[in-house]
Amino acid sequence: MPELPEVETIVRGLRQPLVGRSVIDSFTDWPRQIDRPTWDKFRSRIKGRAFRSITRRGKYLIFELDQGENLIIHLKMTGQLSVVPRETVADKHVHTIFNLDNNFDLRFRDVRKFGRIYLVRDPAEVLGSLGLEPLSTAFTPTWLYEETRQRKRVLKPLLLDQHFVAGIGNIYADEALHRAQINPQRKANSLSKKEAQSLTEAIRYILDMAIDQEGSSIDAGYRKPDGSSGSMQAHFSVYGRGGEPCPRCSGIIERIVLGGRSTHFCPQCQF
DNA sequence: CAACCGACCTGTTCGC
DNA sequence: TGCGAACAGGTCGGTT
Repeated sequence: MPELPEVETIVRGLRQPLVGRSVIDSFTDWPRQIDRPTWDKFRSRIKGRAFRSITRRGKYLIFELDQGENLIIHLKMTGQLSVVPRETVADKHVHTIFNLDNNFDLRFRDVRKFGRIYLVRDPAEVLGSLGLEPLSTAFTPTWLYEETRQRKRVLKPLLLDQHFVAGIGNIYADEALHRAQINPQRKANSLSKKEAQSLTEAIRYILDMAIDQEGSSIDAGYRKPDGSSGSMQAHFSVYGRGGEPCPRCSGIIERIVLGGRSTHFCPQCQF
């Protein structure tokens, strides 16, 4: 569920309650949620560590701790993080809890249990193979144009490939392609320079706007750390709108499957 | 190199 | 009302 804008919003929301605090102890009822090291080592290594800074890379949250440790979390489809008073009742989907030194808890709730937690000294061990940050200055029309020359892959699955660009997910890929008026089924190497330009601009625009709106909350999915919803879902042009008229040209939005993911686009104005 | 599919999990919605 | 199928913001690994 959470893509780059959701993760960015969560990072921003966790800084105030976490930075400067330290971990007294931690507990889990689903040790598989901890990818590395093993749960026993994880628990003893994180005990006493203080939060120095919180940042994001792609869809990963990076908690820099003292003494050279880094807590890294990926929320996958249904992961949620919150900081609440220790006495707050936890529902059955809260699987890992960090007790803080101020009688609050950092809690990781995850209905589908796909999310993962890492504790590493070198973040590159987890993040090393991620592609460009789409909001960085390195993500330019020229870069996109050059990088797509030899790639015969279908465009949308390429945008979802985190080793290519890190942070775009299923919603914002569809929204950005619609904004750029590019058909998601196109081959990457068929992009013209002009299209590479409109696509980089559209990706930036959509991600920036989604961050402004504090992410997209659909159903019981993504929530900000304080439990409230984002509002980007009110601005979707195509995602989840199969059968409805396109807001740009009134064509009927189509829903197809690409690379195993549901894909929404307007066949009348995306070429 | 690329496309496809099952795994990993649980909950909700849809169609009959 | 009931019940199975389909579907869900993500990623990895194995197989064609």
